[in-house]
Amino acid sequence: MNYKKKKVITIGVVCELTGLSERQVRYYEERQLVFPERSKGGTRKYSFLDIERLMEIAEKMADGMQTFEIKRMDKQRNATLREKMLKGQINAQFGQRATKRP
Amino acid sequence: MNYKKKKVITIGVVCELTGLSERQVRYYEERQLVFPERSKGGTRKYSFLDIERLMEIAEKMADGMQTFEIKRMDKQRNATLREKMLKGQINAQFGQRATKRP
DNA sequence: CGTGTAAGGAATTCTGACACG
DNA sequence: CGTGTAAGGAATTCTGACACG
Repeated sequence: MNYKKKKVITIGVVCELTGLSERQVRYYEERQLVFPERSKGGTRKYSFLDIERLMEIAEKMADGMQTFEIKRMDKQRNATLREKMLKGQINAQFGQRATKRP
Repeated sequence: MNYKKKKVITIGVVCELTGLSERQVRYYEERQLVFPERSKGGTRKYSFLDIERLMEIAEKMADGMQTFEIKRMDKQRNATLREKMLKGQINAQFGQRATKRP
């Protein structure tokens, strides 16, 4: 759908754009911080969103954060987002019913 | 700047997304219809915009158009665009001067 | 823990050419 | 003209391991 989310970029280009080494990029995958797709042959494919993600990670690593901490922060962030979306849905439901009972 | 214009995609992925063969994609480059960048090693890098362009080309080829005709149409289209932009600039100039002489 | 590196192999891409039509 | 293909080589990527700290 969106260009930003399409996994089409090889690791070499990712390294150029992020300034990270291949070793680092693969390690962050091992630590479950990024999730590239694979070609049939097995080469990794990243999206622009993954690249942004990796630059965030690089920044946090530079600040002395450890991979597991970054992952923990992510889980927390996602949980918060889910919560907000849930509340949004509930409000939407109430809104619909209200308008349907004039 | 823009994701759509960044040349980061290898020919293999381009072929998957467009349905074209490598031979076709390279040939359209030879005929000056697309202009990929190159890595230091010499591998071609395409943008999403290039991919859209290639899909347009594929459509025109399927309609029986020849490469030189496609290129000619492009020249014409660009010339028209340049003309419009020029007119736009002229209008902008007049607009500015008009507001500066009350 | 996070990263560099040498090792060997596999996947990917490149060019120039011959073929068909 | 537009495309397929086999050929040989080069660039790119992959994994698992050892090293350092």
